[in-house]
Parts: sequence; C-alpha cells; structure tokens
Amino acid sequence: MFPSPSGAGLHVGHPLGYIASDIYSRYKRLKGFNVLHPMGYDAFGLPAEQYAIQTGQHPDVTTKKNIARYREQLDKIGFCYDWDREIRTCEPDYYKWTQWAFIQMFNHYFNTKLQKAQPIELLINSFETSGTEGIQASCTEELQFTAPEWKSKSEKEQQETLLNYRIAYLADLKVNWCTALGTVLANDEVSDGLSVRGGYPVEQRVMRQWSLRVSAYAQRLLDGLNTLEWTDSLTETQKNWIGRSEGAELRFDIKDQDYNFEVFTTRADTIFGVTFMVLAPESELVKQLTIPDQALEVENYLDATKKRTERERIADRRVTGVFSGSYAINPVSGTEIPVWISDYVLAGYGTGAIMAVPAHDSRDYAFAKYFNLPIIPLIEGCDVSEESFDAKEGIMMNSGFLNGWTVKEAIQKAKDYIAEKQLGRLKVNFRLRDAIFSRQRYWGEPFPVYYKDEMPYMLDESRLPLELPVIDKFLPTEKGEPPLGRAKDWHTEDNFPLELCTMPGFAGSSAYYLRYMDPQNKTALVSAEANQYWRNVDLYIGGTEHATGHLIYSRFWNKFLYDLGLVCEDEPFKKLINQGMIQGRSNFVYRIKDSNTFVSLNLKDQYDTTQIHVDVNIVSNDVLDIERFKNWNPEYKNAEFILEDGKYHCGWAVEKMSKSMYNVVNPDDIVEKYGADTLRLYEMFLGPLEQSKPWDTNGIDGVHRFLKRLWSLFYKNNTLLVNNEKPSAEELKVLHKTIRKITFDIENFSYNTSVSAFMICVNELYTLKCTKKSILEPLVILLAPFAPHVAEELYRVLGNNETVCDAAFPICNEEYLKESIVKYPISFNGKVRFMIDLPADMSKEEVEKIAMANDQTEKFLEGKAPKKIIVVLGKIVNIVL
RNA sequence: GCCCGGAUGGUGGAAUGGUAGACACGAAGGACUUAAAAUCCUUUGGCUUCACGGCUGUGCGGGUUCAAGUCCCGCUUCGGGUACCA
Repeated sequence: MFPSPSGAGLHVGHPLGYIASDIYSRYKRLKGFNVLHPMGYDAFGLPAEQYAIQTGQHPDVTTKKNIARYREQLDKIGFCYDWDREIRTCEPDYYKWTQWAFIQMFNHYFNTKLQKAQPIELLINSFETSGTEGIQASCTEELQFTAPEWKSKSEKEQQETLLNYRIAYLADLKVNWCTALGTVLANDEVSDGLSVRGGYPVEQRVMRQWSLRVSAYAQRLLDGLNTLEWTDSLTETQKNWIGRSEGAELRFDIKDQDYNFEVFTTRADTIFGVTFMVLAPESELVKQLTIPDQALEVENYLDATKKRTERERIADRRVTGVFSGSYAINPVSGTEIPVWISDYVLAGYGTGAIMAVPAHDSRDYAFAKYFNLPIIPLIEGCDVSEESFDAKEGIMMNSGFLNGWTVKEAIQKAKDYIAEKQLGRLKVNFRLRDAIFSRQRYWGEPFPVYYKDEMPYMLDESRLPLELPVIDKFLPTEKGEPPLGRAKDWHTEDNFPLELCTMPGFAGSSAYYLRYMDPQNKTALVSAEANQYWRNVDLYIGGTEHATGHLIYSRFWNKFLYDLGLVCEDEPFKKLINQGMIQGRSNFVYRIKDSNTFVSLNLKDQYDTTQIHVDVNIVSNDVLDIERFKNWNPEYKNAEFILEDGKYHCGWAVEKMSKSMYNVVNPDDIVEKYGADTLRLYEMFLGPLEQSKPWDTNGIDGVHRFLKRLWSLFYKNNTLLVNNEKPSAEELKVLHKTIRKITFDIENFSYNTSVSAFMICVNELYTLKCTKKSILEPLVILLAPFAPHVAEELYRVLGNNETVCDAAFPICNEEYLKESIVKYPISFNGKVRFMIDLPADMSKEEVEKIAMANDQTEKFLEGKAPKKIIVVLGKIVNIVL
C-alpha cells in the first residue's frame, strides 16, 4: 500500500483495500507464510505544493503532519503493517534511488532487436566503427550518419545526438502545458484537455523536457499482460492505452516536386479509394508542401488552430481545413490527389500525415462531405450516400488487382504488394507515448543533472542524494524559471548549473515495492538476496485510476531494472485486484420555499420545496435527528418541521463522497462508536470487493450485533462459560462447514460472504448453546484476520499466552461434513413440488423408484405417464411429463 | 462512437446449470422492563386464499436444456475507461 497523504485525512472509502489486504496477510501468516505487508507514503506531489503556495508553509511540514494524521487513523483500524519497512518518497534516503534509476536510464538505450536496454557505450562503439549503419535502437528521430561523420562531431553535437537514443532523454517535444499549475503534465495526467488534478485547462506547447522512452517497451508491456493475473477490464484498458496497430507505411511522391512523404495506414486495401491526403497542422511537411498561392490561407489556418486549446478542439467537432496547393501521386494507381491540412490529423501519431479514404473512414467522410471531395466506394454493395462504411468486411471493387477479394485478404495482398514493389514498408505503430518527466515545480525529486555547454550530464553516483534546496517561495522566479531557480548555490562545485525542474509524482511511486524488500539498504535500491527472496508483489490491491499511469510506469521501470539484471522478475505485480470505489450516500431535507419549515420526504410533493444536503452524520436510517439539525447551522436554529409518524424522513442519493455533499464519513468516528473490528467487518460486508458501492452506515448494527453475540458464547453476566466438554457431531459440523467456507472465501477474496458465514456459524452455535473450547478456539483463530482485536482478547481468555497471530489456521475435516440423509427436492417439469429425505448413499435407480412410489407423486402426475425421469445424485429429481 | 462491467425484495447483497432471495439492514408484531435502551422470539418478494395451497417473479424479447438469475442471440438502461490513434 502506498497512499498519497492528503490534508483531509482518510475517509471511510480509503481503508477498504487496506482491510482486504490486511485480512489476506493475516490469513497467510496463520497459514505459516512469512508475509511482507508494508505501508509507505507517496509523499511528493502537486497537492502538498499547492497547499504550501497558499499558506506559505513548507510542503515538508504539511506532508509530515498529514502522514502523522494518516498513521494515527491507520493505527486505529488495527493493520498488521511492518512499520520497520515504512518508506516515504520525499525522504533523501529513498529518493536517492529514484535519482539513481534516472541516471541508469540516461546511460542506457533500448536495443530493438534484443528488446532490452543496453549500455549507451555499446551504441557509441557502433557509431565509432560504422555510424548508424545496422544499429537497432529506439529513438526519437531516425538519424543517418557515418563513422567519420560521428567522429567529426563536436562533444556538444555528439551529446545532442545521443539524447536521441537514451532511455531518459532531453528533447524538444510537444508537451501538455498547464498554465494554472505552472507545469507540464504526462498524458495520463490529462483528461479531456483538463488536468486530472484540479481540472485546469491544458494546452500543447513545444518545450525542451526530460522524457522516459516508455514507448520502446510497448511490445513487452503488451506481451507481459498475458502472464499476469489481472482482471480482464484492466488488461484491456492497458492494451488500449498501449494501442498496438499493424499496418504499412506508404510513400507518396509529390507532383512536380522532388519530394515525398510517408503515411501510416492499417487499411492498405483501400489504397484505390484515396481521394485526398491530410497533414497535421503541426507537421513539418506543411511548410514544404504549401505552394505560394496558398501560403496566406494556410498561415491563417495554422494561426487559428494554434489559438484553440486541446479542449476546444475536442468540444467543437466542426470540420476545418485548408488546401496546401500540392498534389500527391497515388503510388499504386498513379492518380493525382490533393494534399490538405486539417487538425483532425494528429502530429504525434504515425507520420503526422494520412491518406484519406472517405468511403471507409468516418472522419475522412465528414471532411470529404464538407469540402466536396470525391468519395469512391470500394466494397460491393456498400451504401456511402449517408455515411462511410467502416467495417472490415465485404468484397473489394474499384480496386484494380484487389477486386474480388475479401477485405481481410485484400489487406494482406496490398501489404505484400507494397513490400514487393518497395513502395513503403510494413510497420507496427503504438499509441503509447513517451512519458514527460520534467515538472516545473518544487516538491519533487531534483534531477541529478548539471549542464555544461547546454548539454546535460549526470552527477556522479557518489553525489547522491542530491537534496532539495531551501528556497524562499514556492513560486516561479521573475524570469519564469521553475521554483528551484530561487535556490542559492544551485550548481556543482565546478559551477555548472543544476537542472531546475523536478521529477513528477510517478517517479517515486514506480519502484517503491522493491524498496519495501530492503528499506534500509545504503548501497543499493534492493539487495539481490532480498529481491530473490521476495521476488515480486504477490497481491496488489488498488483502484482502477492507476490503470494507465502508475501501473504502466511501474511495469516499465521494473522491466528496465530487469534488463540491467538488478531485479529477478520481469513483472512487478503478479496478481492485482481493483477494489471498487466507495461512493457517498447523501441525505436531503426539503425546505418549503421562502420559509424555515422543513417537510418530511413523503409529504414534500404537497409543497413547493427546495432540496438541501444535510450532514449524513446527524441522520440515522434516513431519519433526521432534529435537535442536532437545529444546532448544525445557526440558520436552522428556529426551523420548524412537518413530520410523518412523528419522524422526519430524509431523501437520499448516491454521489461522490465529498465535503460539499456533507456525506463524508470518517473511520475514526465509526471506530469510536463501534470499535475497529466492527468497521473492518462492515467494510467487507458491504459487498464484493471489486464492486463500487455507496457507503451507508445503516446496517452497521448488524455486524456489531454479531460480535456481541459471539461474545455471549463466552460470557454471561461477566462469567466465563467456556468448558472442555467434548463437542457433538452437530457442533463439529457447524465449525468445519465454516472453516471450509472461510478458507475458500479468503482464497477467492470473497470477504462479504465470509462475514455472512461467520454470522451463520455464530447463530447456529448460539442455538446449540455451544460453549465448548474445542469449537470456540478454532472459530476465534478463523475470525482473527477479520476482527483481530476481539479475536486476540478471546484467544487469551481461552488460556493462551501467545498472540493469536502465531496460531495455526484451522483445517477443515471433511469427515465431519458427511451427510447421511439428503433432502431430495422432487420436481415436475422443473417445478419443485415436495421434498423427501433419502439416505445419501442411495443409488440412482433406488432414488427414482422411491420418488415414483411416493403418494404425492401420483397427485402431480395427474394420471400421465412420465416421459423421462432425471435423478442427479445428492441434488434433485426431475420428472418430465 | 468504440471497449469493458453491471441490472435480483423497501435497502446492501447471496446463489459449482439443480429448492431464487442466504446473511444483514429496515419494517411489523410480541416477550422482558415502571419506562427506555439493550437483549430475545415471530413474520416479512408480489398477487391470491379463512386456511391447506395456488399463481407469479432475477431489466426487456427470443433461443439452448429434463432444468436458466446463471449459457447463446438481439435490445433497453446504468456505471467505468477511452476518444479524432488513420
């Protein structure tokens, strides 16, 4: 577990996953495993810094305060964390290793043939002997130079060239710039053109920024998903985010110019239907292909596009574009096709240029309709008069040598043709982008980087950690530099300036699980011994919000360390469970307009009312505590009420849990009122772990009663009832049935049904008036992972001097569960009519015979002869009429 | 638009293709109590019947099966992810 400690503290939704993993940890320990169950804090990041800007307090101070508050709240719930392993990303001892990993990434490149990271020296050697000839390296831009050319480059030029290949690299990139936050953001930190944190507008800007070459690992990140025990929806989300698509890169010549450019397409089969080409406005080709006559119009278009933010472009789907004046030549059919410029083509994907096939692509279709460009249908029988036909099915027509083939066959034929005639090359494209790694902020890891002649160099590892400097204000400098620009002496001993940006939030959270294995290690992130012992995370419980961020970065980071031989597992998280979100359940009161009179829920329709949120903590089972309501807000001091049966019933709705909805429930309050065990059990009892559900404190009495009833098996009027009598067969059956159910449920993370099983067990033992130690002791051990406090107490009461945590988990003995009698439901045409008790070992034939001979059978046969009789041994009898 | 995941009483939910609604909340009635709280007991999907019982019922429409909440096909609807990815 690795939460970001916020100032608001924990609400009742946060501990859900923690409780689930605590139960599993305690269970595994009882089963004899050495369990690593740690807790730490993802403590760097924007919220702490925003708060610091507002209050002037150092983020380190508020972060420490928040962590202390979290710890206090966590301790109340009774987690079995190994606090000796606690880590915090903002501690120099920890972020030393974040900086260290960055240095390694700078010093490596990705070999595409071996599909792994290799030292950059190997690449330099290649350059020295044969230039770029035959190198297979992931890069920002395809470069070509010879060995002599390389050698003739200056130091600065060589360094600049190497950045093109390094896994951690500095480059001029189009980045997501958020003015309000004053920083760039990674793709997963932007949604709908707004920052995920804060919801501020984000615009595209070209800036020189640090990036991690995550895209190099795209194929491995995709392949690795097959080896993981993750949910289908999560692997699906990652697959989409990685976005692998197979296609071809096709070369188009320009008419009357000695120039050509490439486009990427997955539909090579539609080459005969290309009626225009489109360039992204940001594409470098625009300058090249715009003819003088069109220059003014193109310029105007580019200006207009630049002014629109990403968000405006998304919100407004108007078709826009401008003709460049140039014509491309279709490499297969030889036709001349106009080249347009439009912002529906993205510069960042493929080559930033497309071949448009309006008949079979809805975006191209919209564009063609708007600008009156020709639409050529290529599939027999398709109707493109109203919309494009995007499906990859049907028989080809209007397509020369592809005519008569199915689309799937035609795609392959066209690709073969392209490869054979060398019109382009087959290519796999990924949607996954490199991760922008610079943040123009203070509260993050400083880069271990200094600049010499404007080129970045890494600090020597012996200089790590490079600690965050003290600054006077957490704002950009007057010159617009990041906050670190305010630091005094922010340079090396040789006076080279240090990097002013800091690392993003995901830097520190990408390898934290490795540090848990060996948290005090001074010489390595994790020792080989510790890593080989613990390997990777067996069970990871977290929310789906990490699907495209943290869970991609961590996997990338881990794979990189794996390539370097520093960790022994290729994937960091073996099994992953997404706990559902706990939503808020809000309550409402209804005020009659222009009055201070409130009317109960079912009478509100008789009046003209306004719905007002009311604090859920002064409502119980949707009934308002009127006295507390009056004191809740001075405005309601003299409020009057129209009641139903003497009560004020509130309305309710499921909403986000937030302060403004007055529906936040604090775990501390629940613990105060009912105890930690009740909170733990109730959180689990609410429903399946993976499912989202509203928090509704109604119902918590049920689990609390269960605990009291359990207690009553041990004590009556403070007198201990437990004895050493021999258990009856029935009592043993109740116990072992429960052992079997609980074991199965824990292994399957079905904790809500475990709680029911405990209730059933205690109810049955209560009915049997069972006070026998031989039954109650295993039950207490069984319950210990769920309700550790009461279990510990009762375990001691039973005469044990050791902690219940060191007990052995009970094992189900099937012998006690064998039934001698089976209740057979007798059904007619699938409808159950009556039951008969029969010996469990009775044969099919005998069961059938007795069922048919039964008095009641005759009645339900209605004089007919049965067509068929189905006997499922131990289950059911069905008589078909 | 595309991709996932849901839909079961008044509520949260349970059910390896085999008695739908376990368990719990709430509600109603009762016991104990001067009273309340706590505790205990009974009832509680709907319709129908004095009753025994009967009919009906897992979002909707089809299908497979001796048997479907569960499997298949087609919809409706709610949540989540993603969004000009060529």
